[in-house]
Amino acid sequence: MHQEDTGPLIGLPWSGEERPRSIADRLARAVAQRIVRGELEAGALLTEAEVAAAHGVSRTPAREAMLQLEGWGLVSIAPKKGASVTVPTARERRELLDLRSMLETHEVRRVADDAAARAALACRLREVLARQREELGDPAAFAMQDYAFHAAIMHHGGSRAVEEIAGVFGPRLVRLTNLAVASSAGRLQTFVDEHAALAEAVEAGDVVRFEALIDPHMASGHRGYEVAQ
Amino acid sequence: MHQEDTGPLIGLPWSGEERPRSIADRLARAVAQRIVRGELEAGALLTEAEVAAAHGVSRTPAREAMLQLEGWGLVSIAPKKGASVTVPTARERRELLDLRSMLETHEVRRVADDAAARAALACRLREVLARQREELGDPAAFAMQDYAFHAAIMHHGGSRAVEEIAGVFGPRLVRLTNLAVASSAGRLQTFVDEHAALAEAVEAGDVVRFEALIDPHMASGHRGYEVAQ
DNA sequence: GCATGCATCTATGTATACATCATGAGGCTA
DNA sequence: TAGCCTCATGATGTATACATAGATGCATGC
Repeated sequence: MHQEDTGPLIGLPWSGEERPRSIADRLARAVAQRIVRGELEAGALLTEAEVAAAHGVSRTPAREAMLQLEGWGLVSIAPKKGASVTVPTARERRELLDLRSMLETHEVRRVADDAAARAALACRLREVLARQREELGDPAAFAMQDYAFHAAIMHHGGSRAVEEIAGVFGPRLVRLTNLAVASSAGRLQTFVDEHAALAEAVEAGDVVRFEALIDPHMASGHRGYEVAQ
Repeated sequence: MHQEDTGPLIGLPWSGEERPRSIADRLARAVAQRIVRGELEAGALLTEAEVAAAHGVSRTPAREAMLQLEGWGLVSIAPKKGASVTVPTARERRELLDLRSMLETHEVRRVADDAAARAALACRLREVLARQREELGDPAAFAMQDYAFHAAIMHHGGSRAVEEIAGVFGPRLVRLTNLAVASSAGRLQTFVDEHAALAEAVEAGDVVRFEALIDPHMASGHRGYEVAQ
């Protein structure tokens, strides 16, 4: 009926109502989650045989899963050598957050002249915000709602192209968000407050204020953890 | 030494110096080119066995190639049913062109305050423009240089995230550009003129003018051919 | 002691065989 | 004749076997 739970999570291959369509799909989602949660550390080597054996299947779907993971930027495949979990770099963090900010600002600008659309988006953001407040005690769940907040803005226009972008960059953004949340245990309330301010700017249709808020929000949230150069 | 020919074509899997790393890669590029050039018409059914047989290889790399083609949005795979060449829709056209305009505008805004960067970008654009003028008689080559012009703007910042986006959307953008050029045989000089105007706006660092020029450029160029709803 | 070349090993890349599911033709029944 | 059931067919999804290229370690020669 109402798909309020799948909506905000646009871009994430897992945690969707639709069940995996194949073993390869299931493997890719499972490994992606482990990488994003940090259970598989950056730089770790993955072999098709290991992944296959760990799930009791053959190498064929495992190989497909590796290709999918490469598409999500979570592993790097060196031909004839092997695959390794990618290491988040300062550059990747900057570029991905910039890109997301650009997409969000673009959407806010698009709805700025339409009071009804602004209200609809703001309403949706407050829903996500409420869920985020409930998860202050669960870092992983909190990070998920944090991602959902930004995804809700990006995806509000319903563009399938944006949805595709989220499908490509979503997993890496969640990984970064998990890192940010894990290193800011005591400042999660700040994240919520900043989100609330962003929602207000959206509701007011104040693009300039939104732009002024979004960059510091990214900068402050993603400053407390170390990544490779 | 100077990679002036690979640079502007960022985002396209084929026509790169780097040769294919596997049979699967070679198949994906070959089929992608046939789709983009219109040799494989929209809606056509593709089977792994056909693709494999056409190139004298087994189904395994053919299957990988199909997955890659799906990632590029050139084919749509229905589980257990088959794959078909995607049909360009008015919505896809609008969304892809909007996205590219956004990325270009973002880059122009980024270099607006840096005279040296503006000059460098403008210089590069004029290089591509010169090549485009030489190809007025060859629609396919002209379309390639048209894409290269926009790619040069998008990618000027050197963002790998943008590069990834181009890698995903590039093939579909080239397909649209081919359609636009094919249906505007007598108006190609107009395209060149509009590109020249865009290059001037870039050199002047005039973001407002660039924004005012880019949307009509997209609209006029991509009006003359029909796509599905 | 150190560099070089070879053997071996591991993991990927590809080929082939089998399993599963969607589709459609054909016949049966009411 | 309309509707449904069955089965043949063809395609994908998966498993397994073989081919090939990097990597590692050791022996050999200097």
